Amino acid sequence: MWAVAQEQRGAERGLDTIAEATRLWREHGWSDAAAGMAAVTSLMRAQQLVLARVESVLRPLGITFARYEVLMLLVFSQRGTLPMSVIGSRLQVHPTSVTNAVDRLQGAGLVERLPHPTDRRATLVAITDEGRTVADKATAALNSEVFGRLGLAEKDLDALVGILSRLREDAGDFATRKPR
Amino acid sequence: MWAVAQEQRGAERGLDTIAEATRLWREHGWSDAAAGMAAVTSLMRAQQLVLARVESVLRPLGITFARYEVLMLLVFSQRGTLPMSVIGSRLQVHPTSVTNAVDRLQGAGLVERLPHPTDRRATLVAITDEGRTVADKATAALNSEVFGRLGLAEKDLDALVGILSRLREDAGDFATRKPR
DNA sequence: GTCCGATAGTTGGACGTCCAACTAAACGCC
DNA sequence: GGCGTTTAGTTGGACGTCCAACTATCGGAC
Repeated sequence: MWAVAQEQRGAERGLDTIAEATRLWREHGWSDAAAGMAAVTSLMRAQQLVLARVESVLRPLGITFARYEVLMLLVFSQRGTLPMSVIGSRLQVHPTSVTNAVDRLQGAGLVERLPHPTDRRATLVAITDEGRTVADKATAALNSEVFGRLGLAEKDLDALVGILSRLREDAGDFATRKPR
Repeated sequence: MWAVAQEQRGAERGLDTIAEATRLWREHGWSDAAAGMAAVTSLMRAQQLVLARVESVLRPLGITFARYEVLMLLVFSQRGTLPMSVIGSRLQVHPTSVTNAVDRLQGAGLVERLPHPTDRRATLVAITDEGRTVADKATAALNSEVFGRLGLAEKDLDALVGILSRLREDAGDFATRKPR
């Protein structure tokens, strides 16, 4: 990760650029929006840092976080099989992102594409034995090297999840199902 | 944004897929990592949602959030001028990302590239009058349409910034300066 | 039964991010 | 002074994301 490389080549603890930006926001009379600006900017930066850590753990396994999410969705499904569209709506990503991820997973032999038995428009994605193996290894690595070592107290983790849950709900996340 | 389009085409309030994943994590005996997994996943999803909102507000102005951040860094600098390397370290992004953003900003006439007066390796990025105008409009739009309307209480915003600050610090964020 | 709108997936293109590799210039050490 | 190391910035490629546009199929309304 880029920040780490900079950090490692010897640096003193620097300023928090987000705290600095917040101060400037208030100085310019945008106090009403300062907290929101700080929250959005923090979110962007934190996501970038965490994603980089996750990707570095997954890289040796030949997958990315996006593909890992697809694999876990399949692992947790009853038959190890899901339509592309369901994957997209669970992960809240564009259909093209699903196509992309499945293409690469299929190329690596971790999933297969099967025709949907009743809907000829749809495509079923099925996880392979090798896919399950990789998913297991990835989960073990992520649990021990990232999820279990975020540097936050359990209380902070829970608070973070709760706050982000409210934010996601307001922004229109939360799986949607077709009416009826 | 994709999720919004889905939401709007009529759906009932669905399940929180992250809460569901947390339950599965615990069932599989990974309770130690469950909270971290939930935090990381929430962070990814929330960032995606918020970024999409930000981008949709900035799109009419012809810039992206990455380019907006560069512009604001220049606006807040004394001379409206910064070396590429400083931009990269403030934003904690790879040098190629700075090159990319500056290329596009320059193409739009919002910044200029100037030779550094004393270091012939370096390049100064200077904001133009048009760049300042766009930055002002973008800030007004973001403040009123995103930062001021995140759907979170002030208390939650502050807590979020604090928690993410600790997370960033642990992950190696916070601007680094060369020793001495 | 037919037809038109909705849905499932794909392709091609834009964008931001990273990495690897490269050139040019500055720095430092002897 | 000279040479090796570090730093600044660029190019080319990989990846994930989105949008626009397209094909194929399903399904409901008439």
